[in-house]
Amino acid sequence: MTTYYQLHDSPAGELLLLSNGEALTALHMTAGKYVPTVNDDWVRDKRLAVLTQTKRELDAYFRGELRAFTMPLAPQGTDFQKRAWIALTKIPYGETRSYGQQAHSIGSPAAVRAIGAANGKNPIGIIVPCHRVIGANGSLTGYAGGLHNKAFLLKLEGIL
Amino acid sequence: MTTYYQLHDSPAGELLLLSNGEALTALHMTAGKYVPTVNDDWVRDKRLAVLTQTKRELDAYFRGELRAFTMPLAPQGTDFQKRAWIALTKIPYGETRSYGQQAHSIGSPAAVRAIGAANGKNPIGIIVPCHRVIGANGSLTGYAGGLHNKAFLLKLEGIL
DNA sequence: ATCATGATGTCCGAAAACGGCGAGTAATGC
DNA sequence: GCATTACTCGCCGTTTTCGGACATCATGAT
Repeated sequence: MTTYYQLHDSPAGELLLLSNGEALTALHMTAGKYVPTVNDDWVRDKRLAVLTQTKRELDAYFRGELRAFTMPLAPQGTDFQKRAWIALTKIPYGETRSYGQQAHSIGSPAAVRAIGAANGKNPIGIIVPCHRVIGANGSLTGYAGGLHNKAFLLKLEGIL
Repeated sequence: MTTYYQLHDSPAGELLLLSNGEALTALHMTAGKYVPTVNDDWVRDKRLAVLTQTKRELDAYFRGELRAFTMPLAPQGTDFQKRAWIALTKIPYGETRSYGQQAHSIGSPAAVRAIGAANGKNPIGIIVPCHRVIGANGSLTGYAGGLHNKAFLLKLEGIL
C-alpha cells in the first residue's frame, strides 16, 4: 500500500499530511515530537482529493471559519488507542475535557495515564483534537506539537 | 438535618436567622460579609418556636428593653472558635472588652489575632455580642456586618 | 512474564499566607 | 518636652497552597 504525503504551511508551523489514498492517516507538526521521516517510497501527490480537502479545511479552521472537519480518517493504533482517539473527536469545538473525563467516557475511568499516553501518540493532530484535553486542575500538561502550539489552538477556539 | 430559616427586618438592616429546629445556629446581616446564600433544601418556617422567640427578643433589644438574650444557641465552628464565642456571651450589655482581654479570658493571652479572626467568623451576630470587642486603643477596628452597624449597636447600648 | 514508563488524579502532611491585634520604636506637629 | 501618628514585628489559629507519595493502566522493551 503506497503512502501519499504533502507539506502545508500554517500558523502552527509546517504540517506534514499523510494519506493511504482514501483517508487521512496522519497530520504532524514537523517541528514537534514523534514525527516520521519522509520515506523514499512515499509519493508526493498534489492532487489527491483527501489531501487537498484537508488543506482547504485547515485553512478555514485557522481563519476561525470552520469548527468541524469532515474528511475521512484512518489512524493506525491499538484497540485502546483507537477508542481514545474516537473519544477525542467527540469533544466539541471550543470546549475542553480532563484526562480523567476522557478515560471515563470510554469506560475505563482508572486508565488515566494510559489515556495520556494514547493522546500523546495521536497521529492526526489538530483534526483529532487532543489539544482539547488538559489536566484536571486546568494546566496544559503536555502536547506533542509543543505546549505553545497547544495554547495557540485553544486560544484560537476561544479558550484561555 | 434540615435547616430552617427566616428573614427579619431590623434597624440594623435585614437579618437572616437560621436554626436546626431546636436552637439558633446563625444570625447574619444580609448586607454584611460571610453571608451564606439561601440553599434550596432550606425550609422557611414562620412558626418555629426558636425563631419566633428570637424575633421577639430582637425587637425588644432594638427598643432598648432587653439586655440579655435567652434562646438556645448552637453555633458551629472549631474548638477554639467555640471557646472564643462563649467568652463573648459573658461580656455584659453596655460594656466593652479588648481583643487582648478576651484572649486572656480563654487562657490564651497571646492568641490576640486568632481571637480577632474567630470573632470575625462569629455566626450569630448581635446575640453573641462580638460588637462589644474593640481595639485596645478604643478604635472599632472591624465588624462583619459593617463598621457603621457596630457603632450603631454600641450606641444603642449606651457606649460612645 | 516481568518491568519501566508516561501529556494523571487523589490524598496527606508540611509550609506559608492571612487576618476585626498589640506593644514598642521612630518620625512628626505643637 | 509631649502627644499623635506611622511603621515594624511577634503572636496564634485557620485557610490555602504546594510537593511528594501512591494507585492505576496500556505499551513497548527485555
